[in-house]
Amino acid sequence: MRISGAESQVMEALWRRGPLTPDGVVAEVGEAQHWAPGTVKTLITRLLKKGAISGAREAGGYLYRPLISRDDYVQSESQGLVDRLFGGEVAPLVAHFAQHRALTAKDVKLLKDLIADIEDDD
Amino acid sequence: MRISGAESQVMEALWRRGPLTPDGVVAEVGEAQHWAPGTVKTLITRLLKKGAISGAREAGGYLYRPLISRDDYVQSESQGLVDRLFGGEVAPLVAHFAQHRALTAKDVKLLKDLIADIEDDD
DNA sequence: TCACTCAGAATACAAATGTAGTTTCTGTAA
DNA sequence: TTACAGAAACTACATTTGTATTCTGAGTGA
Repeated sequence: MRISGAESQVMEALWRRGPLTPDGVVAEVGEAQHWAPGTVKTLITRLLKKGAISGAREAGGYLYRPLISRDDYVQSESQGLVDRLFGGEVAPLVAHFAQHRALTAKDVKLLKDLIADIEDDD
Repeated sequence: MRISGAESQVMEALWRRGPLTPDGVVAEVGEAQHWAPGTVKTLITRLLKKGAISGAREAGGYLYRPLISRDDYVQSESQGLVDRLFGGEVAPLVAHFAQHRALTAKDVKLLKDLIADIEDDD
């Protein structure tokens, strides 16, 4: 189930602040992207049809909720990139960022901690 | 300048084996993707129009060459993903893979070496 | 100079996507 | 029971993408 770029903006809003009412989604996404309400409505309808979100009358009004987790979405997007561009390996991706000096000091520290954690698990 | 998924297959062929003759591209890409020669021709034309490749009669026949580097392409795709999904930071991306046990032992070793290299530069 | 080859341009067409308005249907309040 | 609000569905339309064929124009060999 493919989520398009525009649709993902709605998903992000629901992951960030969900559940949201229709107006809540329009406010959250419409303003940030400068999209007309009709546009946001269409994206909601497409996501409903795809089964990526649910909509239901609940205490608190009509609410939309994500039906897929951000983690799953992030996983498939990230794995896809690594597979397409780096032969399925993560390290070359990081090496690439390193070569482009796109690693912040913060990144390096976090990576170091991460590696240490992984090695502790052995 | 946006390179689509199908177009990127042609770019990959040229990065891997380029320069290539028209027949060379058709052979390289057409067979791997099961695309008709006409399809590959269209992709070449679109890439020519976008200025992503060049075509010229040379010693050795008519040859296509990439005009953008794979490194630049990989950089923009990777940076785009990190920006969209990880707040522009690389470490959370790696942490994500770690959580999904998607890091191989090889990855971990390479990452460790990489961090060591970076710290040596200080 | 004439025909031929072949690269590039033009054309084709369906599906997906971005962007948006209009219609319908259902539940609820009056 | 009737009107109204609002959510979902339908319609709209241009652009991009995937997939492919046909036409055209320029260079080359005869």
